[in-house]
Amino acid sequence: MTRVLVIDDEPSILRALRINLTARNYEVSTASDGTSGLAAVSRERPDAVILDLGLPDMDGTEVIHGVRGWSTTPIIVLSVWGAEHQKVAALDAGADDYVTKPFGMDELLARLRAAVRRAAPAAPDEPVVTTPGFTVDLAAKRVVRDGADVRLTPTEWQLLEILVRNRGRLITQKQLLQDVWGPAYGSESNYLRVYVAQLRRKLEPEPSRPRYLLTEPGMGYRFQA
Amino acid sequence: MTRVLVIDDEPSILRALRINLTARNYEVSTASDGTSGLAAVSRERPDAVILDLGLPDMDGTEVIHGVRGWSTTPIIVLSVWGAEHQKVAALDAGADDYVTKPFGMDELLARLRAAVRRAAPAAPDEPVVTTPGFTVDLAAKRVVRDGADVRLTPTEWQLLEILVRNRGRLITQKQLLQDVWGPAYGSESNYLRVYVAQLRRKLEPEPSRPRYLLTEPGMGYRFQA
DNA sequence: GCCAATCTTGACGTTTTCCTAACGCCCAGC
DNA sequence: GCTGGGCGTTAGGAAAACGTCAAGATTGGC
Repeated sequence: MTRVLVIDDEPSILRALRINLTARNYEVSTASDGTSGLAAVSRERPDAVILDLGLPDMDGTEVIHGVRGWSTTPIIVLSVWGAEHQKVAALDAGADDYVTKPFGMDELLARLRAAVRRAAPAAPDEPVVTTPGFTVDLAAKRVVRDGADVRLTPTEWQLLEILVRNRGRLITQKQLLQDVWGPAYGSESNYLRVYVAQLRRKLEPEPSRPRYLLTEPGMGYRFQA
Repeated sequence: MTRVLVIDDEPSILRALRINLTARNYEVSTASDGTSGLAAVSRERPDAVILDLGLPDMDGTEVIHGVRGWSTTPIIVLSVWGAEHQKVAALDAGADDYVTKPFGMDELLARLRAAVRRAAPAAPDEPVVTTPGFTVDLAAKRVVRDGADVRLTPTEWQLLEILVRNRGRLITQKQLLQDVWGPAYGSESNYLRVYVAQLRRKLEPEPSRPRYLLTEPGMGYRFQA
């Protein structure tokens, strides 16, 4: 299910969006100011963000920048009619699209679908990666080894997913930490050591001599297919 | 965040641009002459360059040529009013746009945004360099030789990356030392001898008679493709 | 409110990398 | 033929990074 975060300070809009989006089978969460909005993006990793530019605590473009610093989640901006400079600033900051208030729900939904669709092609190719030792199904979020499912915790899965999606490529420690734990992390490489070790224990034929989850000392990790 | 390098010898302009760009959430770095400007482009790989044509140490078009030899980063040129021939020469040399001093900050920002946007989709900067002996994949941070991965330490990789990104060009010892070890270094050429030797041992067919990692006695090193 | 699963955190032994010094070679200049 | 500077090569101890384990702290479901 597609998860959408709505950041808006007007309860009526929040309510209308929640009802309409839920009815169309989106999973909706909300925030009513920029600070909690940024926290929510970091915490929930929504598939899309709907952001009202007129927030009480900070400028909308600041929120966009805060998100764009580490994530490419599509952002659709709501702005009042006539605030052209604001719209331009928001798009420059990295927003994907905008809708002028008052807006038709159909238009918003269309733009939301488009934005999510545009962001999707991250997974067009090979949603299943196979090695001699195990198989990773990215779409189904499943790992099979010796015919049996391997049970992974959420954090283990996120880590594995990033490495597998970038198979062959070296991913730096900082990037892994930010993608899995959020933008506030970047130097806690001990987390990585613990979770990589757990993945190796569950996936590698010889966990102490890894064949697929390789360490590049001082730089990061690499998934070798 | 978009990273912009400003090359200008007038402190007041440098200051004004830094303030305005930083406020718009660009990441700004500066250089005050052509030599250090070229070094900074190589080192920082900015997303755009703002270049004043009137530099103390070299002609602006030389700087453009120096950059265009290996990079397609957008370059916006600042020139005084009336210097038409200079502007033409700069555009011929590969500049993307120009702004005449004195300039309005809004205009410069607009042109900067346009240049960055234009560059964005069409800049898959050949991340893989091949020689008869081995292959360097800059994006994946990977070196393959005879079908097998070559293992490089972080320092070895940094050194190789700089030389490969500037392939064909002579890089001075001082620049290599500063780029890899930091600005406090510049005369420790023995470091370079040790690490270049290690790279040659891992990459060259005949390490004692290098074909790709060439020494320029008294000057520096060069990667020959 | 309790329990199980998961996530953090710290400690310790091992591996890898980095820095540094020493030595030999080559070549130019005297 | 001696001398000195720049370069290549090697090796070993110091420092940093890594793997591993296990004990708290948190979280979420019942």
